[in-house]
This record gives sequence, structure tokens and C-alpha cells, in this order.
Amino acid sequence: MTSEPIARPNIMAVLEDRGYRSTNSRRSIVHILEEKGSGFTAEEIGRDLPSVGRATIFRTLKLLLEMGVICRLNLPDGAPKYSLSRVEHHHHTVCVACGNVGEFRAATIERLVRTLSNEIPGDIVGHRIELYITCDLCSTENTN
Amino acid sequence: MTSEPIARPNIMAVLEDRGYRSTNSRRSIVHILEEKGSGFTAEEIGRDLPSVGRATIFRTLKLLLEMGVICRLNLPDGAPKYSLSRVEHHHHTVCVACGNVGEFRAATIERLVRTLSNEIPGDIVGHRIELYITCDLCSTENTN
DNA sequence: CTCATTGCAAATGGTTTGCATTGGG
DNA sequence: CCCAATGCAAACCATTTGCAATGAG
Repeated sequence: MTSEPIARPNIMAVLEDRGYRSTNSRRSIVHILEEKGSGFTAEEIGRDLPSVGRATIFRTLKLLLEMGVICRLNLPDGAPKYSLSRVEHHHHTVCVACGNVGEFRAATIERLVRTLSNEIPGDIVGHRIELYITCDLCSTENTN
Repeated sequence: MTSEPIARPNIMAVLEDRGYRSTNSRRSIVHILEEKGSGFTAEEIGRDLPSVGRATIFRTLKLLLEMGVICRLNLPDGAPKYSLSRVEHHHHTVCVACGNVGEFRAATIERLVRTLSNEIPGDIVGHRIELYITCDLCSTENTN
């Protein structure tokens, strides 16, 4: 047993468990997703898979989204970006220079959100946090 | 001197200070914004001002956005919502039932974000937090 | 008067839908 | 076989742009 921190689920298996068919198009889309990992757009996937219709790309992304396998990030501008959800509940970092998307978890945040209930009028039913960063890669590039 | 907590700036004055003209269209758009306050869409404003061209609505919203007078909220789905920025730096609550948007500030959050720098790879240059809530109005409605 | 601003219509970008065809089980 | 899933093209929605006409200063 390897000490992999988070088991990556078999996405196609998840799809089939829910009664969806394992088709050629879906398999190739999922394969691309696993390759990219995070921060990809629908259009980008379409470019990598010219033989798959745009509609199918969007239909499959929607499916995976509903299943919680991927998440969509509505950035301030440009098309939404998608990334594989590696952990149950998490938040995102977005590099303002290169657009790369990362995931992070912070128990502190969850605790804090709970304490905010006193300050806001209503019941908190969810939250979304995005950190805009300059990633290490981009900041070293600028130094050179 | 009244004890108003936050002075509401004169939006048209802000526009003129920056060299933009005080036109009829801009005045009526700004008037609607002040009336609505928060959680309105571009399309909604256009519906209220049939005599103003769509393009002008979007151009004016973009202007106000750049000036920091309003802010845009990219919700998970549907068109972006806008609201007047009442306070300098703030975050939003969105009611999942009625879609109303509120503002809140929490020094705790700002402090927390700073402590997160250790956990994430890169420099944090900004953040965005949305709390999804059921607002008081909506939860009492459901009780009836 | 002049040039910023406007309204309109056409163009765009991203996504969805209708429908006949294909292919997985 | 059958019906879920596909590819295609057209439709759709929100937004942007080009441009001639208008109007604020």
C-alpha cells in the first residue's frame, strides 16, 4: 500500500456507477482532464479533441460537475475554468499572472466561517473562497 | 453632523471628477443603481430604462466598476450581479433563495488570509469570499 | 463647434438545444 | 435491437464593437 495522500477516484467508474455509459467521447474527455488536472477551459479541451463535438464536451463537463468530480471556477473575466476536485471540500488559488488554478484546504477557514454566523443576517449554507496569488513560477520568472 | 456610519458618495460627482461627462443616460442609470442598491443585473437595468441603449448600460457599468463605485459578482450561474460598494474592502452574502446580495466586512478574515500565506505556494495578492445564505426574509417565508 | 457619448445593429464568445444518426450494452 | 449518447448546425444569451448621429460643455 503506497502512502498516496488522496486516492484519485476512477472517474469512468464513477460515471458507470451512476448509470451513464462508458463511451469513446467520454473516455477521451476524462483522459484529457486527468492529464491537465486543473485550470482548463471547455474550449481548451475541445481543441485537444477535435473529433469530439463541442456539445459533448459541455454535456460531459456538466455531468462531471453534477457528480462533484470536477469544479467550475467563475473567474472575474474570461471563460470559466475547471479542475479535478481532489478533496471533498476545498478552495482555489488562481495565479493572476499565468491563470493556473490550485486547491487548498484550511480548517481555520471553516471554523471562521462558522463564527461569522453571528455577524451576518441569515443562515450560512455555503461559502466560496478564492485566493488570487502570484505563483512561485511566475514570481521567479519576473526576477530573471 | 449626523451619525451616518458610511457616507454615500455622489456618484455623478465622482464621474465628473474623472473627466467623464454628466449625460442624461448616465444620470438615469446611476439613479436606478442608487434605487436598487444591490443584486441587480445589467439586463434588469435595461428593462427599467428602455430608452437607454444596452451598450450604454454596459459601458456605464464598466466605467463605474473601474472607478470602484460598484462591484460585480460572478455567481455560479446566471448573469453577473452588481451592487454599490458601500465600503472600501468587503465581501458578499448571496441568498440562495431570493438571490439578494449583501455586503459584510470582517477583520478576522483579513487576518486569516494573511496567515494562510504559509500554507500556499506563492504570494497572495487578493482574495474573494462569498457566503451563500438563506436570508432572514426567505427563512421566515418558508416557515409560514 | 467639437469631440465625447450615444443608440442601433451587427458581431462576438460561450454555451445550449433540436434532431437525425450512431454505437454501447 | 433499443434507447442513451453523439455530432452537427442552428439557436441562444450576455456582452462588445463599429459607426453615423447626437448632445454636453
